[in-house]
Amino acid sequence: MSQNGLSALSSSQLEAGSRDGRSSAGDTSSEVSTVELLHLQQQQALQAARQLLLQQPGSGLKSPKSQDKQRPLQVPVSVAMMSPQVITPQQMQQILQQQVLSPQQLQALLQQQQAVMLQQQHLQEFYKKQQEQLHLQLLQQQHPGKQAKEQQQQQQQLAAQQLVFQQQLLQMQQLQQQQHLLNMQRQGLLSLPGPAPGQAALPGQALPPQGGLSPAELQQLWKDVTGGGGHGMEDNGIKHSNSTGGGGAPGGLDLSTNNTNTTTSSNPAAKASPPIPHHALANGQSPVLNHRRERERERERERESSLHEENGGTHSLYGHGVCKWPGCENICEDFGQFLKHLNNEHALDDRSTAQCRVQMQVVQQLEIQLSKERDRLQAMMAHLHMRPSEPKSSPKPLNLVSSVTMSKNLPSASPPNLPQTPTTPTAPITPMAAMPQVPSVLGGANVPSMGAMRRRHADKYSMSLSSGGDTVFIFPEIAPNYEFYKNADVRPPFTYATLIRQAIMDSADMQLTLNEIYSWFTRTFAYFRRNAATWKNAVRHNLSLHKCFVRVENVKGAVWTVDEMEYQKRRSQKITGSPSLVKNLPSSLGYGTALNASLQAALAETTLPLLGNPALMNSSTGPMGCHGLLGGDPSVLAGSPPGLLGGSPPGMLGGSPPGTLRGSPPSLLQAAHDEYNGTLDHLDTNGHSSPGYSPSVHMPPIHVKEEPLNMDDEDCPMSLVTTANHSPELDEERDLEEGNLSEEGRTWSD
DNA sequence: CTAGAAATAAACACGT
DNA sequence: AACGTGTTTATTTCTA
Repeated sequence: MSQNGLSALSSSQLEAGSRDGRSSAGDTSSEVSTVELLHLQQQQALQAARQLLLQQPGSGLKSPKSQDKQRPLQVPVSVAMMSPQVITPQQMQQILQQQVLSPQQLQALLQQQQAVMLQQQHLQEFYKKQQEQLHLQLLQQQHPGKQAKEQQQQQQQLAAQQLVFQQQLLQMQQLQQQQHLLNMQRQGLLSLPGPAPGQAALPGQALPPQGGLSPAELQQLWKDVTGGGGHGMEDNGIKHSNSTGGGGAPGGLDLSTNNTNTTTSSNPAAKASPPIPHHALANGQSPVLNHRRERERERERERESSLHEENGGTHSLYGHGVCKWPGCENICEDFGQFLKHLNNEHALDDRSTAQCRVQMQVVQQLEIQLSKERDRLQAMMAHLHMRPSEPKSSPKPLNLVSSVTMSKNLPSASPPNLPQTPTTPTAPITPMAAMPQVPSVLGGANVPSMGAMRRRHADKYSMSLSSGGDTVFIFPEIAPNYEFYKNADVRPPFTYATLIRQAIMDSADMQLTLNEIYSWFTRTFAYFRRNAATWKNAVRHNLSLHKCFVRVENVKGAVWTVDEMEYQKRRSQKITGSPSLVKNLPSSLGYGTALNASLQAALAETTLPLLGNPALMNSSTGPMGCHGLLGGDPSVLAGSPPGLLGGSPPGMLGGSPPGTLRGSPPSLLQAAHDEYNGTLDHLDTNGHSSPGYSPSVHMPPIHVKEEPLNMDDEDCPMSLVTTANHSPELDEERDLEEGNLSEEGRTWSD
């Protein structure tokens, strides 16, 4: 955009005078250098990656014979899969080109990864013990009634710490699960036992997402690969990624791929196997739950190990009678059939190779994320004086005992070490780290850079924001998504109008000043912590433009309110306007509340491990069967290439019409909900809102939460980068400040 | 191909 | 003069 902006500026400003231009122009110019640099970097990375792909067999079209020559028979696939996290595309390319990876190297990598896993397990155990200890202590203290309040306080603090830690662990668990999945995938592809090379990136190393392909890129890749040939899309992909700037990557990994696994594993057929406990755990959970989860995890682990062992009859690419090859899902009666299928359909050809490559990217991204989370955990533990961290050595050592005692003595004081909490240098990785992949569905949409348009499409998919800390949307249970947007630098898939309305509705008195609206945006979405000039202008623009926003003069100035009537009117227009949508409505409506309820439930359950990744949910996960209902549009949910980033192609970039429900994935949160809700209101959920069946309900959805805690900022160490750089926001709220770190300050607006 | 929606930019006007 | 608010207009991008 900056480009556009520049041009525009030059032309218009020349005559119009620069009076106004100052403010905006100033902002831009100040960041240009940095931004440009970043941009360049990103572009380079992306290009390299792209080249890589193009050069490879995958895109045989473009790569003539020379390529074929180079391509040794079996090598490509294996190499591609094994190549470690070589983070830089260049490196990757090297590897790919050389196609060399000595067995020793592989071995080393594998071992490394295993070590990591082990460590994680230890951590788990460690945590368990810690919990037990805590419990014990509590009991002890309870008996001697004389325990002073002081102790209680300490206990509380301790508990609080534990909670945090617990959450972190949960995250780790999730990551582990992801890793397991990845490993399985890798194994399948590699047909090699043992975990793959997970080079746990070191904290510092955490190459910004740039290293890997951006989600958009990945999606594109899948599209190209699965689709048989890249079409025009490629342009889009490129463009987007460029504009997005690798930074976009932060947004995330697109785990859509995992869907494949997850999906399959959680298939109905898979009942037998303990479904991975995906649930959003974002919130603190009871120890009980944790234990349960632990157990499940263990079982999962066992299952996996057994898989390894029996390698004979099993195949990582085969499960529950279905081929797990990304995007496949072909049903195979038996193993033999599967093998046949595998050999026929997924033989070593351009396509398969390309798919492998893509998978590799996905894995890479996940690993990066994992390492980030791990680092964060370590930092946290270090802070809490449970040193297991740094040295990956044995976790159990320091038990809580030490930690507990410590805390007892020094309640909140964290003396020696880092007084810094999570938000420390090391720890605070990217926001994405916290919960990346989410939006695969949104996919393209998320990537910051995606141009303006995308979000609106995403809108249709209606993501759920749900509530979290301050704002409580209609579906509190979907919190994960909310959390996601709050921490991840991902563009929310809602239109400005929707968001503004949500902001206002969220307020106690249904009215907000412009500044408060701004605050809500920054507080609620990491994405809006940067480029303030841009989105704030958009907000103002929307406020003025839409009749549904009414300005009310106030003593202290003016506040904005929502004319629900207008809002609904607009919505319904949109909806009615789109035949396709109307078509779909019936089905969804048919389910009425029930549907919503189930949706919610499904959502809650489906919220994947990945931190409630809507995308995942969307994909296949059973529960979401609803998708079908909602999205009548095949292109979106579509059966999309099963599980892959699946359906991504259409879903992500392709869009859907503005008011349509389309692929609306399961998630819905009020905003989303409203998005297409104009007419669906009655559908509404919680019973709260939607009073009656009249679409034009003036009543705003009910908020479950009455008071916003601003605190939440604390719990989310995100990175929001830019904030720091771009001054404007600083004053907004300290919220913003936390960010920094991570990503570069690039602006998506360029 | 067109219309409409949404996002962006930017020019202006006003008030503090 | 510098900002923050509000309004408008123009462009661009996309989809039905």
